[in-house]
Amino acid sequence: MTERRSFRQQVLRAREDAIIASVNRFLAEKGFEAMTVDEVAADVGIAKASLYKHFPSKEELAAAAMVGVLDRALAFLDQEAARPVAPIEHLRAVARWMLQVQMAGEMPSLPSQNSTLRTALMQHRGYLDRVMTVSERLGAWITAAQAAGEINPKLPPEAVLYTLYARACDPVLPFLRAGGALSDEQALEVVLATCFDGLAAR
Amino acid sequence: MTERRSFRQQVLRAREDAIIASVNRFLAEKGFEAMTVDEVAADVGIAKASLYKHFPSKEELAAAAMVGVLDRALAFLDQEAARPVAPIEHLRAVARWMLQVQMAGEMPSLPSQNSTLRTALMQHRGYLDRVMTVSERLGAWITAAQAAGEINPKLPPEAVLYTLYARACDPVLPFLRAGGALSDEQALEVVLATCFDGLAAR
DNA sequence: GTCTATATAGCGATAGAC
DNA sequence: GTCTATCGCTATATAGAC
Repeated sequence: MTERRSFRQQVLRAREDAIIASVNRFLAEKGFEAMTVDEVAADVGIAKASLYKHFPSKEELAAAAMVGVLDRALAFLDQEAARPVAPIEHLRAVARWMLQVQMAGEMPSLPSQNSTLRTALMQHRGYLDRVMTVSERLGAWITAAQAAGEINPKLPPEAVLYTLYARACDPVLPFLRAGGALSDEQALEVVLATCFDGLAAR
Repeated sequence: MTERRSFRQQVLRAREDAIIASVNRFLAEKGFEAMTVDEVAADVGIAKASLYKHFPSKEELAAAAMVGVLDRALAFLDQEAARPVAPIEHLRAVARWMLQVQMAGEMPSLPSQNSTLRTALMQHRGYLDRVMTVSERLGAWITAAQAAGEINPKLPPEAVLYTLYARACDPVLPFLRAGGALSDEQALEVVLATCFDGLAAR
């Protein structure tokens, strides 16, 4: 009996993972407002009503996707923390990872403006906890890098943090790729260079 | 008779300017999808049907607002070109101007992702012409600055151009202002510094 | 839990009187 | 050109059978 229950739960869990993966891609490619619950259901291959049995609202769908990428980010931070390199190299690696996720079409882009989604996320404990954790761990590297003279110490640490977050959804990367003059790796390196070294010559 | 016609046309022109100004603010604060034609009409103080006598669609409303800011940009470029400074200083001034427009709540932010608006704009001659003109004039300063060793010559000029455009709608600025730790001028200077000088120490 | 069918609401756009 | 009133469509969310 317990075996069957466990099996069924695994099936449900797999289904939910498929839903989240689909939501993640739609959020990445068209954003929250343009994404419709109908197309998510169609993409997963289930009825819309079934989808609502798993997640009570469209906002919860998006929140689940955000929690997913934040967990992936936390896993990357763990792995990265084990590398014995300077703090700024950790930050560069994080930025590169975020850009790679974006290029893979798996970086959900939230509306930075006010919307029903933002208010929902601000009351979502699982989301907020993960954002806080990621921010604290990045913040530690930022202040360490500033103390070591690797990051401009005149910049407020939050400014550095916000800038890194913003680059994860930077529209410059897709534009450069659409231009076609640069390979994916070259486009990534260009965005990374402008982020850390700026536009001006050194 | 001609006087009365001229007068009435002036009234209509003023009304359309008021509409565009309202659209501009809504596009800046909530974006195209979240903006509704109803609230624009209510904000201007006319009926929705009247609004549709001036502009045939929601996309045309947004296009008119974009043409408006591009004309303001072109006027600024004219004024800036008269200053006898190095090319990079022109670019810095342009970036500062864009951030000021954004802080004033008058920088409409288009969805960088696919949408009905982007396809409409891509067929809008007045919009395309102005974008091309602005891009060419910025492009001249960019290549000049690279030739003078002021802008990193390794960066593709389009990458510099896209980066400047992207900073006009950078979410980092509103986030820094919302934090409250920095004054508006300080937040602007921080964003400007990260754009041109990067996060890394020099 | 999954489905079909439907309720409900908001929004872009239009009809028609004045 | 301006208004009121309404159409037509789409999208979120739900009811109820199985």
